[in-house]
Amino acid sequence: MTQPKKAPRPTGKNPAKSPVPRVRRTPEEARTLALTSARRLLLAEGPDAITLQAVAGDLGMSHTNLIHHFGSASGLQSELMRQMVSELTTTIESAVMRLRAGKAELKDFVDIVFDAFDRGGAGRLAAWMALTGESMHLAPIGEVVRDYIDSVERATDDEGGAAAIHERVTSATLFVTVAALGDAIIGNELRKMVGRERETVRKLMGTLLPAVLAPQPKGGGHS
Amino acid sequence: MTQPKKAPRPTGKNPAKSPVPRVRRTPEEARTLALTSARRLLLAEGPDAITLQAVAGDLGMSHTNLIHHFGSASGLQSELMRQMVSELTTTIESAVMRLRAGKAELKDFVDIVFDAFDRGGAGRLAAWMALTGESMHLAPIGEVVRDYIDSVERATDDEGGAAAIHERVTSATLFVTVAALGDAIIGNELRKMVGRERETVRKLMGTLLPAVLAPQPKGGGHS
DNA sequence: GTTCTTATTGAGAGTGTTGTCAATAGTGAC
DNA sequence: GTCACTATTGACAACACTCTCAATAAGAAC
Repeated sequence: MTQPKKAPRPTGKNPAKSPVPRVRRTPEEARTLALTSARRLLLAEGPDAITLQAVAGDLGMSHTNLIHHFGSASGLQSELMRQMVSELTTTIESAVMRLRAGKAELKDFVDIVFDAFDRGGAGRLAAWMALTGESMHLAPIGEVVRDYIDSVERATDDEGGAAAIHERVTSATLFVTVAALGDAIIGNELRKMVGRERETVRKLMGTLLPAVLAPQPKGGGHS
Repeated sequence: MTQPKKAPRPTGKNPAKSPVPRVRRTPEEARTLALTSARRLLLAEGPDAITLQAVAGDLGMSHTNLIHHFGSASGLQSELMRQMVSELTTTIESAVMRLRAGKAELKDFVDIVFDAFDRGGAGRLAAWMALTGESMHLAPIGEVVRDYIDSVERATDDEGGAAAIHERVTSATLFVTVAALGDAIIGNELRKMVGRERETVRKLMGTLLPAVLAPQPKGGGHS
């Protein structure tokens, strides 16, 4: 970091001005740094904190450099959304693979989905996208959810017919995903209010999900 | 352009110009109008759309008038939060009353909670507060949730001891609230992706909640 | 060394939002 | 009628954010 001062070339005007040493990064490194900082700001202060000035100030670079790398402020935000959704989907996809291969149980899958929405603020980001109308970035989640449904359908025994199975699996999928998102957003606050530990909701979901997927022995109101 | 001397403030100096008729409202009416507009903007375009200029433009008044009534922009936002949280809690409170009086079943209660988070964008608002760190406004929700827990505990049969009952009830409460919030935020999007109808998640919750509250015949996860 | 590419920067314009301030205009009280 | 109160307004200042532009500098290629 501490480099000896080279011959300052302050355009021949102010010879005493220090030339503000520059760090020159590779484009990938600069983008990675910016996205990391933006994510940290998102988690710490909310979506509105992700501005070019805030990210640039956090990294000690000029905000114009961020425009150079991402094209615009919305370019940076879109890239952050894309990256976080990508991480979310790949995490869930790997869990789907294990479930499909019979190497994981439903309870583990619930844990993975909850963790995926919690880790790195993915749930908060998804909520932000849904709130601001940027739901097109959520499309990959829809794909992996459909993939998940497909895998669970194969892993489920065939009683009751394909239609009934599909209904149960889609219901269970919506249930898990919605609960995981809600838990990531407001779970901590609510748990503090009632004095419960962190894994409460996901544990309950893990015990209930098999009952949802199992063929209902008793018609519990189909309407 | 160049007025050489003091020009009397141009008011009414043009006899043909219509003097832009003012509507004078009562303070309550002005505040109600502003809050209604702000809520509409929140639902339509997201939290960032709630600006003084946007609300004022929507109502056809000047933004300074909003400052006059709410003190500041954050005053308007805080008042909106307070109002919506108040509606949410009163709705749930009335449901708690009916549940406490034995005039409603758990399934109805689930419907009411889900509707409360959905109606008027209360769920979106709660997510906004959680995201922006304004979670102090969520405190009334905590109170009504504790009230709810108390009422359900009374309505539950006493098998298993008070501690076990309390654990089951708080778990169920967290479960319902978290799922209702997640459903309000992202439920519509996810349902569109997998092609399910609107009541899917809440219906599932209604069928599962009695099992959560019932004494578990088998000791589940201990940790 | 020289040259080229480009990451990086500062200055500045343009826009949007919040807020201040004095002036205006309804409305009721007198 | 006059007066007081205040809801309402326009003009303006201050600030934050985005983005353009020309200039600079770090490193690679030669």
